[in-house]
Amino acid sequence: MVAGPTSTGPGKERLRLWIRLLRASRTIEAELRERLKKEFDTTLPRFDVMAALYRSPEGMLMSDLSRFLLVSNGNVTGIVDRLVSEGLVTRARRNGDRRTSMVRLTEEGTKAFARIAAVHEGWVGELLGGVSEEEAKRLTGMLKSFRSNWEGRE
Amino acid sequence: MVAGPTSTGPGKERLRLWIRLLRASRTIEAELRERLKKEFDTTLPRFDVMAALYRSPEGMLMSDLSRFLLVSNGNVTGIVDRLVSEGLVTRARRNGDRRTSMVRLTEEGTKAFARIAAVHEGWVGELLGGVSEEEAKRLTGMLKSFRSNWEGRE
DNA sequence: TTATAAAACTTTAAGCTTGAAATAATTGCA
DNA sequence: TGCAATTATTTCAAGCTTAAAGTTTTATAA
Repeated sequence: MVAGPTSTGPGKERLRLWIRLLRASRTIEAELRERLKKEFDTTLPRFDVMAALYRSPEGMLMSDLSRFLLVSNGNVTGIVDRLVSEGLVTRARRNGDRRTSMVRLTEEGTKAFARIAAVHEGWVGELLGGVSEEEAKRLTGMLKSFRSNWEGRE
Repeated sequence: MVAGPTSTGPGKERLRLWIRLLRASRTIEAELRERLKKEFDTTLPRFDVMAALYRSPEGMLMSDLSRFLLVSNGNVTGIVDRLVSEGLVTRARRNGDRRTSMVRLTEEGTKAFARIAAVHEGWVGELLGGVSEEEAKRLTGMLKSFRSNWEGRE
């Protein structure tokens, strides 16, 4: 997936774009993962879950997290398990629907996330430093709509 | 990593861009992974390795693959192991330097990859259909240089 | 009411991924 | 030469990831 196009033709430019996109996100992701590990002894998936919860103080269902983070249900189960065992989030059974549980950041989790997020934002600014603020806006706009063509077709 | 910015300020636009970038690549990657599995009973990592080897008929060292694909050495070992057991690649010990081995696609592997790559290119064209050829060129250009700021600094 | 289906979640097996430690071969240099 | 450092690769433990199967609870509807 990170290799170059194997042919020429109409789809070539989009294939090139996809390869660039993937290399860029893998490179940045690898750097962020390494720094999160070294500086805060945590992982990207844990950070992702905490970031989602930070935006929802009222809590999120497991299925909300799964949908929002674009990962499978079983995946979320494992990550939340570990966050619970670290005292950073809680899983509270609900009275209304006993199949579901509400996941929330603990006070400790909230503090920990806020501390990490501030540094994290600085890292992203650094790693994307080659892109001007203006370009960043344009790129963001282009990426916003790319899915419309195919998602939800089935 | 796929959640929104938690603050406002100078780095905000780049953080937004990073989140879009990541969501875009994760969405496309998930779709491609699913199709590769369903249509060809293979995986994205196997496809990546085969794509790299397809471009190098003379073969690649394990460390070449690792560097090129942006993944760890140990990772490549496992993927190549599986490809070898499926008869799609070979690992040949070298006379010159007996620490290394040259990895090559077998004839079967070459045929299999060519078949998959053609369909894959069509998928990417479809999934990125919302981006015009012109935009694709511009985006590719912007992504090409983003690393220059920080890589190789240590 | 009571089967049946649907929904929310967990478990499982297989594979991917990393960083660190272990192995083996080569290189450099005293 | 001989031995320390380097290089290429594999092994390992832990965690991430998915798809599929399983469990429990809720909703539907005959």
